Amino acid sequence: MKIGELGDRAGVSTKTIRYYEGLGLLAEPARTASGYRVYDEAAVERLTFIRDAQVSGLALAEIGSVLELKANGEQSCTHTAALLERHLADIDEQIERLKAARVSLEALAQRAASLDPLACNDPNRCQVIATVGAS
Amino acid sequence: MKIGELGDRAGVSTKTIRYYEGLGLLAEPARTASGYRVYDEAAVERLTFIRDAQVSGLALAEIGSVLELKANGEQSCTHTAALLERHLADIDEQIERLKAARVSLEALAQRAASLDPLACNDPNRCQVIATVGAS
DNA sequence: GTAGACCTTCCAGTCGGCTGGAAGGTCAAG
DNA sequence: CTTGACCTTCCAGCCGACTGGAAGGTCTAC
Repeated sequence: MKIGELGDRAGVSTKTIRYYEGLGLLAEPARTASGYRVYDEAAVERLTFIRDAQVSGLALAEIGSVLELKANGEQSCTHTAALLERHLADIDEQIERLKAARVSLEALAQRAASLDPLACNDPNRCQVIATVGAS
Repeated sequence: MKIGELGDRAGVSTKTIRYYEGLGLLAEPARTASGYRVYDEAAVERLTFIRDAQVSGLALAEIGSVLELKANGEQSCTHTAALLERHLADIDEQIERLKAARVSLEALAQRAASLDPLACNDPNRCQVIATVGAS
C-alpha cells in the first residue's frame, strides 16, 4: 500500500508518517520505480503500536528507544520494563500535580462563586483577584 | 525597586518579567532617567498572582484575560468564575486521560515484568512489544 | 489529453514559555 | 579611573510533534 492508505488505516497523516520515518521510528520503506513509498501490513502494526504507546503518554523518543531495543534484541524486556516503570512514576507525579492544581484552582473558583454579584459593580476591582496589585 | 529585585522577590528571572511585559501581563513600568524599569510593591503582588495562577495550570493567555477583565471592571467576577470553572473541567479531563494512560501503560509494564527473563534471549523479539511489526 | 488525486522533496512555521547572547549604557565601590 | 554588577534593546533559539506550502512528478479515469 502507499503512504496515503497507510495513513488512513493507522489514523495519521502522510506528513506524520514521513516525520516518523525521519525520526527513525519507521524504517525506510520500499519504493516503486517512480519513488512512491510502499508499505506492508507490518507497517500498519508498527504505526499502530507507536500511536498506542503515544496515547499511553510515551514521547516519540522513548518509543524510539523501545523499538531500538527490540531491534537490538538484547535485554529488551528488562530495559523496556524499566522504561515503563519510570514512566508510570512520571504519570503518577503528573496526576498528583494536577490534583494539587485542582485544589488551588477550586479555591479561586469558590471565591468567585460565593461573592455577591452586586459586589462586582465597582469598576476598579474584582474580589476574585483582589490580591492583585493595581498596576 | 529595579527589575532584578522584583525578580528575586517574585522568584522569576528578569528575562521572564520583560517577557510578561511584552505579553501585556504586566503594565509598562515607570523608568528612571537612565531608562531602568522601576517597580512598586503592587508589581510584586501582581507577579506573584501570575505565578500562582500559573501553578494552578492557567496558561499565560488565560491569566492575561483574567487581568484584562479586571482592568475593564465589568462583570469581572462572572467571567472570571466561568473561566475558572472551565479550567477546572479541563483539569478533570486531563486527570482522567492520565489515569487511562496509566492503565494501558501498566498493562504494558506488567506484561514486561511477568515474562520469564530467559524468554528474552531470542534476539529477534521482545514479547513486551511482540505485537509490533517486523519492519 | 487533461483533470484531479496522489505522490515526491525540502524548508519554514506553529504553539507556549521562556532562555541565551550580543552590543551597549549606568551606577556604586574601592 | 576602572572593575564588575546591573540595566537596556533586539534577535535567535530551544523543546516536541507536527503542519503548511512550494514546486514538481505520477497515475488513473473519463
